[in-house]
Amino acid sequence: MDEQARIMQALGGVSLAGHSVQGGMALPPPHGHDGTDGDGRKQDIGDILHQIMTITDQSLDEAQAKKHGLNCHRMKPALFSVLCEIKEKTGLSIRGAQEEDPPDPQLMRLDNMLLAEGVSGPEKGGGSAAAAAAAAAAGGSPADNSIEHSDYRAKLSQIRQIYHTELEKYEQACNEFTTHVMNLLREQSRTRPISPKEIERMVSIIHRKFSSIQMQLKQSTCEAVMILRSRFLDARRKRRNFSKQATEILNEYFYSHLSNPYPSEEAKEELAKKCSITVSQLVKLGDLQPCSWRQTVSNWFGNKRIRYKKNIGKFQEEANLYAAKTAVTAAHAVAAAVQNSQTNSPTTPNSGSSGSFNLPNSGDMFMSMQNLNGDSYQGAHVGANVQSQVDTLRHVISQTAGYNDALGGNPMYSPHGLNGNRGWHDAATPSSVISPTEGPGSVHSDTSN
DNA sequence: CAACATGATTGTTT
DNA sequence: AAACAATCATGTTG
Repeated sequence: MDEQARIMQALGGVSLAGHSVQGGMALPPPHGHDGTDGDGRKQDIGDILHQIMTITDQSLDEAQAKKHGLNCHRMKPALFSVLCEIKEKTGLSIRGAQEEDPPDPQLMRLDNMLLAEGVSGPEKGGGSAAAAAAAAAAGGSPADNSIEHSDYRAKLSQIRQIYHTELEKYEQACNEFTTHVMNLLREQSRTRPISPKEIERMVSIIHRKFSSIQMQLKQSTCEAVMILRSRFLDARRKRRNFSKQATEILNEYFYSHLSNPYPSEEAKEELAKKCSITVSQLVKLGDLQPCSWRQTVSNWFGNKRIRYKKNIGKFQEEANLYAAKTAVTAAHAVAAAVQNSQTNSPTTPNSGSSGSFNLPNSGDMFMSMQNLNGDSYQGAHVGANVQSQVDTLRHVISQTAGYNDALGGNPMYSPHGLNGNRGWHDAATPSSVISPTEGPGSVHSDTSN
């Protein structure tokens, strides 16, 4: 009885001190401030404080009982309202409401990266990556690069697994802690005013703390992935040669477009498909996007162009080879085209040729034709093909001189059409290829060797 | 293992 | 943005 009154006093004193409500006479000393019983009160407060300090020594039951006693005290509602009042004055519950956390760019970066690397986000391909990797390693049947690939995948999925377990752990801990704190607060709300906002705030603080821990996890996961990447994939430079077939196809295209060996995007894609340059060296691991065949095809053409140009002599043989390869069909095609263009009969484009018009090689048969300049043909396919055939023919010419006149005579195939397109390096379409003066298959050229 | 071939990368130019 | 040129690093060959 007496004791509880003293507790109340003590609490009042504490909160006043704590919130520094100076002059806040909301909770004034209950009665007269004459010094007579001041000493007695101090004594009481001392007792209370002592009790509070020693509360840890009490048994749980004891403390619980005391709490209960406090809760049931008749003065409790009054105390409660006083606390509310104080709280309102100090404006404690107001602030913190409007801190809508802006998405942390750092965190977003990490998230994006993890997602991109396939660490977070949905599991790829339905099955577990590890299983797929294991299968690939065991079977060995898929593309040979899958050896490295699977190794990488296995490691990645390991990281992934660790990441997910840890994440789950954090999540769980966070939830547990949150509910714990909420329970605590709820219970405390019986003794002191706690607005829902405050609870919310507390929860968000907890979440923030945990998410900062999560961020560390993400960070180190990212680092691990980076290291893995650099170890395995820095073998980006680790190249594999294309298959013979693939180089064949590429070479065919190249030499049959020697005057303008710049395949369009569509052509590149087509070539890539034909070469079945599949995942081999294109897919940068971790890239979920399907690879850049175009990139690889472009690389090939870039290299080819530059190397061809650098030493035409060296490639002469190859050029002739591929020229000869397509020579017959090309000749037929051109003949047909010429005939068509002259007779102006669009109806039967391949009537002239003896049926064998299927060119298994010339890849641009159905490819883009937009870079055709003087396209006065009606048969689009033929038109698209002509230029390549002309190129091919030029090789043939160098061997079987005599077509020259027929070609040169036709304005359609005049050089204008050929070097009109910014001649890929002036010296690139060398006279040596065309020049009938040189003997067939002559490797001699103007480039000093 | 040296020499060359070749796909990829990087920095510069157009 | 695409092409070029130089260079790298590996693959292949003898």
